[in-house]
Amino acid sequence: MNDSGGNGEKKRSRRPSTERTAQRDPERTRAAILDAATREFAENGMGGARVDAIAERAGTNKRMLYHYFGDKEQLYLRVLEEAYVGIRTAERALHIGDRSPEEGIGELALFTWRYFLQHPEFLSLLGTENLHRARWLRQSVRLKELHSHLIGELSDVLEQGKKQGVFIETADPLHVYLTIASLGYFYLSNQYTLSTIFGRDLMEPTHLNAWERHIVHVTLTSIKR
Amino acid sequence: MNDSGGNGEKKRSRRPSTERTAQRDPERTRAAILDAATREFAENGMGGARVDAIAERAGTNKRMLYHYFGDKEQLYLRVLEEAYVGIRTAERALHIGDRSPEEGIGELALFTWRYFLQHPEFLSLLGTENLHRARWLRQSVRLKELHSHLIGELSDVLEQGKKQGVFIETADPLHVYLTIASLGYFYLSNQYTLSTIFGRDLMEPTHLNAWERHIVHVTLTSIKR
DNA sequence: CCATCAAGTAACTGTTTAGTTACCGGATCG
DNA sequence: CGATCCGGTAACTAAACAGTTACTTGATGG
Repeated sequence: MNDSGGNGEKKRSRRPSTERTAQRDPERTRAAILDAATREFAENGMGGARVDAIAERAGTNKRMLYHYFGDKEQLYLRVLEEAYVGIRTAERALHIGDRSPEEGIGELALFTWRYFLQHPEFLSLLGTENLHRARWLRQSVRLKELHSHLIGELSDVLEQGKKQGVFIETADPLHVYLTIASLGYFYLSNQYTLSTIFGRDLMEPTHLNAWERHIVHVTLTSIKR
Repeated sequence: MNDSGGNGEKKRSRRPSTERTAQRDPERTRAAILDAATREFAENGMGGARVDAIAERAGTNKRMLYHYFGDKEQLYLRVLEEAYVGIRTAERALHIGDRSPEEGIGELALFTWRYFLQHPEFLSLLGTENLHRARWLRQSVRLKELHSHLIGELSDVLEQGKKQGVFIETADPLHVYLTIASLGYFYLSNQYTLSTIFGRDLMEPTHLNAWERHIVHVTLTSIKR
């Protein structure tokens, strides 16, 4: 393409000419690092994650990682923030207030379970962050307002249900959300020890479907009048 | 397994006074290492735990740690096994079949919640082990039979409740246990991120008591006819 | 009273790790 | 055309790490 004069191939590369990217794509490199870091941190935790491994998974090297993200801790925080933004964004798109209160809560329970199921790396990151007592999350300014919306919307749905007489008066929005999240989180994040000690594979489709129905059932019976 | 003086033992007070010699105490050193390791692994995970730190916390050094436990991984497995033995042993002492089915289940829920509350290191260890997909737990032979008893006893109580017409026919022992464990585990193990994003301290006594009542309420309403 | 054995100490070793530095090469603009 | 950014590479460094070895200390038994 751009031979700039056309005088032969100087192209004296020190490396054996592997099929190199040839094109510079800062955005893609950055995204690749973030994606690789998400997987590495999810699989190995903060202590176990290796910066070299992240660079290799991203198809780049450490220099770029430090260039874009500063250091290991800042990269980790970015990964965590992106993970939270991901679930809360998808959650908002549900608009649980558009249906009947009962359907709305059931919908939120289903969504949460399925999101957890499809994003095991999110659960892992939460586990890691809690092991460290939210050391990095606490430093994040971006995330506070992200969650007030959830509780607000949930609170509206519950109020409506109480007015209609289908929900008990003591139903609390935070408790409802924690119930839904608990049932999904524990089953999936602890699947390995549970499957081992109880001697059955919790990830078989039959069991997954049964647990999905169970979550909706438990959530609704706990607040229905 | 230190069977000092197996055959032909004189047994004539080989050690004059066992209590006096505080300098050397293999049993205590061993126990101190196990205790220190439990805390270190719970606080930092498998990847983040430092062998030097364990030795220092135990008031001894690495040489003794390797002498008694082989290596870091074997020590970790011992810690994990002891943690499981701890909760299952306490659980058995409950005898949930002695009360009415409803009281029995409520009792199990209360016990589990309070045990989790008093043993945060157990929750941490579970989290770490699951991060590694039960890599070490799978190798343990000791633990399989420890859990069949739990499900068996729970199954009996549920059957009795069904016969008496107080529980629904679809109530499943594993599901009931997972429900109880989920609600306790998630609240406590994720307390740091949850407290941060929702802006209230979940460990305040008021909130703890409310969640305790919530667990019992959810568990029982989900299986009551 | 010396040989032996076990509990315990501390310094050492080879490897791994986060983070840095020196350098390369192409695109862009004066 | 050539200076100069900027995306990118590879080799390096200082520290930290798991695991080992050489040694000390003290009790016991022949």
